[in-house]
Amino acid sequence: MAVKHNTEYENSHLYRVRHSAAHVMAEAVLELFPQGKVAIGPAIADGFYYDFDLPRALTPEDLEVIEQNMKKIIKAGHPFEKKVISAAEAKKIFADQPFKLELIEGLELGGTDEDGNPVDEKPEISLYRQNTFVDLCRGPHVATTSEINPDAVKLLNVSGAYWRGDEKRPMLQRIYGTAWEKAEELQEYLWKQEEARKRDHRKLGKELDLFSINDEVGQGLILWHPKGAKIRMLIERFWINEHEKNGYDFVYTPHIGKSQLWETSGHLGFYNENMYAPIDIEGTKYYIKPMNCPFHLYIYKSNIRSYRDLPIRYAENGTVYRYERSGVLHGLTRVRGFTQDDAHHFCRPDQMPDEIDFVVEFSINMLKAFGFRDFQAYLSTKPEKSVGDPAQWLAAEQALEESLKRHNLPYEIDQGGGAFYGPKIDFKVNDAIGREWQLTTVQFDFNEPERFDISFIGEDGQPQRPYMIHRALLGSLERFFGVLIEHYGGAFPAWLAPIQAELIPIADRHIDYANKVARELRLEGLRVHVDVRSDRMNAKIRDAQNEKIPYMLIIGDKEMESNAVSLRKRSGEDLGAIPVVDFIALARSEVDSKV
RNA sequence: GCCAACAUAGCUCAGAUGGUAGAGCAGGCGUUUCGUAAACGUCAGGUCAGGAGUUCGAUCCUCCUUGUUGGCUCCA
Repeated sequence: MAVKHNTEYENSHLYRVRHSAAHVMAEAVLELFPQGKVAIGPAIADGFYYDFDLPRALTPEDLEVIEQNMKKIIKAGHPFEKKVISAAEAKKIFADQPFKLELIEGLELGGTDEDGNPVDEKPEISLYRQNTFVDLCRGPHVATTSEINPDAVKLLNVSGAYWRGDEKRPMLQRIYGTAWEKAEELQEYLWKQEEARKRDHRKLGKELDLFSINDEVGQGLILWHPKGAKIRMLIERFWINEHEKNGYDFVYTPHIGKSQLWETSGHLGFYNENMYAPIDIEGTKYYIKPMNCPFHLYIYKSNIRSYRDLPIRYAENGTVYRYERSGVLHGLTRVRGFTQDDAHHFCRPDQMPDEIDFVVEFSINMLKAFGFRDFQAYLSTKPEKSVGDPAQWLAAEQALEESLKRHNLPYEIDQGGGAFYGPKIDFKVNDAIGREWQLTTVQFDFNEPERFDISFIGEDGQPQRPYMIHRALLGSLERFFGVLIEHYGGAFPAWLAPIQAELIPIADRHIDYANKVARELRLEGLRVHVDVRSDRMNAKIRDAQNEKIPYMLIIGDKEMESNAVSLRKRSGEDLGAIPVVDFIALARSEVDSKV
């Protein structure tokens, strides 16, 4: 698996610090386990890791000891010394380190580096030594361990990792750590982790009563509670409106299809390991759908299409089921049953560039509506093994790339990273605390039009093959919901909040008036709830605040007299008493502007 | 699926070298009717994830199963 490289980061001092910290950690681990075998230990996005084969499982207490050892080594200021040697020498030095021997052999052959990326020229073999630890390593490192700030290094956790990421190879223990230039940066990183924990959609999902996953129902299957379902409905409603405005036709398709369908589509061949076992119906096998496209293709095929009909855009929030290994399931973001906001475009080759532009723009507008401002695009091109005419591939790749350029989107190219059936663009969004999430995907398909033999009648009266594009903008409603929860930290903007206003009568004598106001607000299309409990106002405010309800309307004697409500926003802002009509105007404008 | 850790009331968590468990919040019932982040009292809630073993006795020890968490791998 090819790993993308970020050269700017790799040339930074921080990268060297982290890589060096990994070596120091390895030394500290070997101090504890002299017989331990070391694998690889690179710098990664926020820190570093090192993989070990050790006689026993590490405990959190071990991590503390290792961390203390590291600090001792760091403070001693050992220099990192590089030495270039021959493969034979290297093999002698690492005679009792089987993983290193394997790496050396790889280097000898000029095959792959430690990430598994192919290496063109035969690289030189170098060692780096600090104090007692010698590692086979390309470098670079800092000059001495004292360049690592002992107050800005922290070991985070231990986990299992396969040697070279291959599940058929031994399982090693991986220790993750983080390292920064300054202690404050470490604190900030840890704060951000803490913030991420607070925003965790699984935690908020429970606290805000949005969704649950039940053992008896099944892993990776989502139960949408009323409030979560309300938000989903609002998302879908908006989505449908936008699609309607943009020339999509809506379709609905079944959840299962005969095995023949999946033979034709090719899924039984190339997607089999993600599909569930078939159901036998009167001797015929049916499969639960892992994708919606074959059904959409048959809708296309149900009639003769003229070049004048194109482009055709079929949209469906289609629920699919895919087998995922139990260990990878995660809240809403990795599940076994999910609803894709799917669509398939069929267009003439000459329409293709415009169609791409259209999808790119539409995607961005959709994501922006949900408060995402920063995007990263990834363009994946033709892999070695692929179907379809290379000229078509090239045209599609160029159209994709040109569209990204036209829209001023920062993008990276993943050479050869496309599916075998076509190139694609993925969009990742950055959420409120800067994390990346993959949502949108736009994929060309040169495979299925062929397999289903779809066509349109051209100007010349001859059948031609249309281009087909799969796209999901939000990705799946489940994942998107999870990302949204984390993006907003559960404080949904008014247009998405399941309850927009909590009415808080101060005493029981205010309940009738509160109900009257509530009816008025509901007639205006606002989602409101009256807190009729006998708690004190303060308690009601606190609860509404914890529920992250955008508006709290306090109702007491003063408000009753003047047909008003006292508005408190969840930000804590107290706007005092305002006429009910003023609140309606304010709420509506905030809902409409989606803030 | 694999490695590791974890699983106690609706939620968040305590607990004992093995003698069948508690708190806060939530919930029920009373009392209170209050002006911008928690009124007071009272009651009810648990086969300590499920199963097997060791033991006079298991929620605690051992094994298995299921699930969760962090990773590996994969991806909407």
